[in-house]
Amino acid sequence: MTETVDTAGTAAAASAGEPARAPGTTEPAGTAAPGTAGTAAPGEPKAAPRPGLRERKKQRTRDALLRAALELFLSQGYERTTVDEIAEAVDVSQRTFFRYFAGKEDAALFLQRLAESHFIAAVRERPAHEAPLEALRRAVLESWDTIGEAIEEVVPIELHMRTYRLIESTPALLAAHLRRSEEIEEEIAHLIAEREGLDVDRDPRPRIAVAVFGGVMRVTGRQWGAGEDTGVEAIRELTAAYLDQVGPALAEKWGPAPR
Amino acid sequence: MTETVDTAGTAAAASAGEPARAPGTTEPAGTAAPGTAGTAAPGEPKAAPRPGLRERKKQRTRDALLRAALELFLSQGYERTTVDEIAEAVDVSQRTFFRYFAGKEDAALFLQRLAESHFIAAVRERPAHEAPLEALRRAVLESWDTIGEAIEEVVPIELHMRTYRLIESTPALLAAHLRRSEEIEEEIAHLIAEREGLDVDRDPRPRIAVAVFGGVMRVTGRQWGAGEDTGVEAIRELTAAYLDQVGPALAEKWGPAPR
DNA sequence: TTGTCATTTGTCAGTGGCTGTCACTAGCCT
DNA sequence: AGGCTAGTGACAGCCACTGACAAATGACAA
Repeated sequence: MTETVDTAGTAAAASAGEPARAPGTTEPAGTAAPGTAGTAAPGEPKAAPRPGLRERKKQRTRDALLRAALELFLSQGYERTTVDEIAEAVDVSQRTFFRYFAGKEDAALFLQRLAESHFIAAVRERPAHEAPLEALRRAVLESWDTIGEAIEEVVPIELHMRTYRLIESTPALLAAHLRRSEEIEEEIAHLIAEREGLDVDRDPRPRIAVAVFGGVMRVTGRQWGAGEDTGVEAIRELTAAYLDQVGPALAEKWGPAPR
Repeated sequence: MTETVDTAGTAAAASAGEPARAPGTTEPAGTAAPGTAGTAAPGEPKAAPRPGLRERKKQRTRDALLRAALELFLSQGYERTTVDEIAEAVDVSQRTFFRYFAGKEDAALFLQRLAESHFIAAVRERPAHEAPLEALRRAVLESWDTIGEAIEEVVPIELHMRTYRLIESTPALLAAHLRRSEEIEEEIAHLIAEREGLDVDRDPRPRIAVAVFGGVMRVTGRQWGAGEDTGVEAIRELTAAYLDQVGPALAEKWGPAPR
């Protein structure tokens, strides 16, 4: 009902993608769209000269759509929210919504994808001498901060955390989220294999290591969402604690409860 | 086009569920529907006196729908197959299809669920003295056989294997399958916690152990689907080999490739 | 300023998954 | 036989999503 397109401020960090895409799709993220040469001269290493009116307007629309969608999802539930409602809240046509997002799902998972891209970037920056799991561990722990900041630039953090819980509790969203997780695991597995100089299709260890890590991260996330403390500090501690439990969980004999 | 309801023979092992359900849903599988007391006298421990004409007819319809659905999915792809086509192939109304399956997805994942229920049963039967991961390991390896047999009773095994590949390569199905996997992991985690006399919400080890296991199983399954040899023997070997790689994958220093 | 061009948007029409309703038929029970 | 109930078909309708085309609008040059 409220919030028309005029919801200025807070420039989303999203890339200027085609209908479907959002923050960092499967693509390496370093690939700037080569076709849409706005004001920027090609080949120039400069960052962002200035978006131009058209671009800014698009950004605002996308931003408004995202925010309206999330707020509606959170207030009345994902399934009970229709695309028409979202479009109407921003005062654009339903068709326009689909030009910015591949579907309802895509909008709901937007922030997740933002977070994921940060994690992947963090993994990329880990020094090669670290053991695989060590690198992954440090990458998550470290990225919790940057993720928080990046999200703040688009929507209030609190909105994101509530969205996370919504995803976990909405079957359709959870399914989509898990599929996405698998895609990321595949990507990370390739990164690890590369670090170690291995062929990912010949040596199962990269995929297995990543699968183990991913599994633990999912358990961690769920536990975090279920708990009270939704702060960045809490998730970091949980992450570390759970990763430390992998060894014990694989042990022959389980001792008494950890704490 | 072919195959009307008269596709007799091969009685499916499915339970007589409501619109949505299929083989073994979340329920413990030992719970026989208490409401639908057909010919069987209540309280009698006997297995199946005999279905009755009505029941048999239903079974045949469900079976025919399942088979038609899978065959259409495999021949023209999941997305390109409409529910109307499936219904028409069996010569029932579209509405009837939805009375047997919660949706297209449900039909496509039917066999998976059959397999899952066998695995869960196998875990339940593991002696309590085995270490958690040991029990899980033995449960899968052992259940590969019973799963194969159970599926043969409904459709030719080969159909199932092709369906598995289809699931892996169809985004919508993969997503649903992964979500289902998570549900199962939760269930297994509870079983493990029970075996060890632990509170699943107080001690993270059960969930972590199961998540690790599940992750490896998923990688295994994917590898199996990608390969040539789709026999039961192949999957068993792969499973064992991959589970053996968990230790090495978690090690500080990765040695040279395993083989 | 004005004309041209490319992009963005709205409108319309249509497909397909899925659900509620209701009357009808066919097994089942006494 | 006759009543009861479960299974089915025929509609009608909601909603996510897509293709096509025309109108609106920013970008840019004359």
